[in-house]
Amino acid sequence: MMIQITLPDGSVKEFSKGTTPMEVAKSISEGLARNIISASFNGTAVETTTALTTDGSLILYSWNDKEGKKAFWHSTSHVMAQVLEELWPGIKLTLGPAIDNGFYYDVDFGDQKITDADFKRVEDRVLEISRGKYEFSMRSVSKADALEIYKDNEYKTEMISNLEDGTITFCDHSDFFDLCRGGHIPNTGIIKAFKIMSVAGAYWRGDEKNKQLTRVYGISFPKQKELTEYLLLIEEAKRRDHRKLGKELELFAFSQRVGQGLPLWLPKGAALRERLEQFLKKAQKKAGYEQVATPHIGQKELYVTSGHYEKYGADSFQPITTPTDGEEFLLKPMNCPHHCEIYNVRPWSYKDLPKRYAEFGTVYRYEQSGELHGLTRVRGFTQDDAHIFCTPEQLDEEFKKVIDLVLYVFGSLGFENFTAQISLRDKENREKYIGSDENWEKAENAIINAAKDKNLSTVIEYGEAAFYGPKLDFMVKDALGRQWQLGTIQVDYNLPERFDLTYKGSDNELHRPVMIHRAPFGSMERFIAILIEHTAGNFPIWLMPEQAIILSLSEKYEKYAKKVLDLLENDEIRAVIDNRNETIGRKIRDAETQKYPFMLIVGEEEEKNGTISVRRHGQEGKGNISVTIEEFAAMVKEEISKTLKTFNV
RNA sequence: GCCGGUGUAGCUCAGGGGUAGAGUGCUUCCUUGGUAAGGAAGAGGUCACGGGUUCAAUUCCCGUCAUUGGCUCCA
Repeated sequence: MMIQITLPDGSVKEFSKGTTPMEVAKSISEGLARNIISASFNGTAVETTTALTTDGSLILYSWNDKEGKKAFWHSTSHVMAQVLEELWPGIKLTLGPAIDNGFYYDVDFGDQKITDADFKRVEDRVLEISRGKYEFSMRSVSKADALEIYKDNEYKTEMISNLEDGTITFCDHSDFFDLCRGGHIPNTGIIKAFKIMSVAGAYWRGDEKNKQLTRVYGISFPKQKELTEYLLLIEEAKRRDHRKLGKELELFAFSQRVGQGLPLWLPKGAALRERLEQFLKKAQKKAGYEQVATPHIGQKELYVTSGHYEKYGADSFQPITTPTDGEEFLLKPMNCPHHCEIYNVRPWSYKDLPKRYAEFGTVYRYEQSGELHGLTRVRGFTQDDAHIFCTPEQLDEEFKKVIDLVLYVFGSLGFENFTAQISLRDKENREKYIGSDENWEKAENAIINAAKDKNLSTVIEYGEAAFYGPKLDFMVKDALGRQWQLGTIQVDYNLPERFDLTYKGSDNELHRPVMIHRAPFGSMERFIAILIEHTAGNFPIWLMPEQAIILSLSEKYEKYAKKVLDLLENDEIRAVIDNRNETIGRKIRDAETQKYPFMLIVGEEEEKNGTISVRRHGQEGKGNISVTIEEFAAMVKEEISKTLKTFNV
């Protein structure tokens, strides 16, 4: 079977079936590839060919290309918009872009409403229209005409007003048209599967002060099977959800009586946390940090001095009422002011710097209820915080050292797919920030240079900086692809100013130190949440709350099991015994679901030989080994040394 | 905080205007086992909470709380 493509000069080229559209495009000269005006296809190739640009020329993309999917999904959003207008007359359409997984359309439903119960008929109607194989075609419209056409739609009017006359295009299909920049599939016929995923509120232009629109999320595919697979993939990802695994593995819990967003750490979760803390403390000690400890509350005055009180307002703080007069305390939402006061306890010489104060500090922030999310967004959490006070000359080097530490932490825990995000000021909106332009620029340059020096692949986000300084954030995705900030490093010239921090320089004058805020985990809660989702609960052995479970074959071997446990404890292997009156099959099954890395089976034979039968998690019954406890301990130690490297400064 | 969804046994969930079910877990008894579920009996629920409609509400309506998918926010 051949694919025929008509080129702009009228000539027709043929390609054999199986040639991907990208290969076709590349085999034609580079210039021509972007200017193909029409194409006819045979067989399945049609289903994988996409994308119509604004000028009406066809660019060939396969379904597997990001751009191809975008065109496909964006086109589906047009059909969905058509159906929404049909079923809810009088609604106002705004924007309907493709996103990473599917697309959405923001709609002003006015007094009308769409709920889950409506999804089915929207889906059916979209597919019905799709089967009509309506072509998508672009046309130019003058600004005046466009404004007239959309005179009742203030959103489209606003968009059109921001466009230059002559650049305004509409896209037609069937009897529907929409203001559109382009990027479509040839016709609706290749949309074979479509589903509305959810509806949500979304503010016009992303601004809370604007009207809230209804955002309808959808996804579509060229084959029904792909939709089914996609939905399965989501189900699969949900199995790794830290909230689900946290409950199943008994790591943490929430209690309505304690309060929302206030996690309770169960014994196993607390053990995991403790391992992580010890791991970081060890590395930090090597890197010259000193542990400090500060109270959970501070006087309001402290946060007025730091500037946080003014910036975030009284509502973001959780107050403590005291019976005494004149004293107003707040639960601390960050540790920096306390650490500044530690620095301020005595005068310092440049020879003493840098000072690096570390603390696993628990902080409380009154997050809005709708923002709370499992362990990733809570109201009380523990930061692996530290503040480095150094001379301006030391800043670059100190910053790089912190990057090394973060990379060590991420590397040890298998986080490879992170994004290093440099968060800078929004230069249009300077009143959001405190501090002089000069200091901001110094700080921003220090971060950019350090990231470059360490060869981090970075993205720069303007307007994402903290109000007192720019940041380098390490972003990692959860099981469902939502991005979270874990590690963070921030440069701050402002708090040293506000707290009047000084050191004596070699010139015998007082100077202002620079401050680095940093937290490699970010917060214990969020880090563990993401770790759970990445490992599906199968943590590295060194981190496992319980590394092995001893399964006695029957009650007769209880004594031997206890002896094995004692020996393992001597070797610092964390183990528990399952002595329940259950069959060995049942015990293995339960141990597998609880994700114990090692199952140690003891029965008559083992007791006689002084051995254990070792079964690994996720491994079939075959291939188990019978070893002595010393051999097992050596095996575990070797495996730990492979995954847990020491931090070298 | 805002827009949707959800809330039934410890857990996972079914049901439905006439005060409740399954599987699993739990307790007890039997069974004493060889690499992913041995058998039996029993206990467990103000159907999130507060109003309203109704002869009657766990079921329908409204509100609150919690939770969930988004938006906004994130020191």
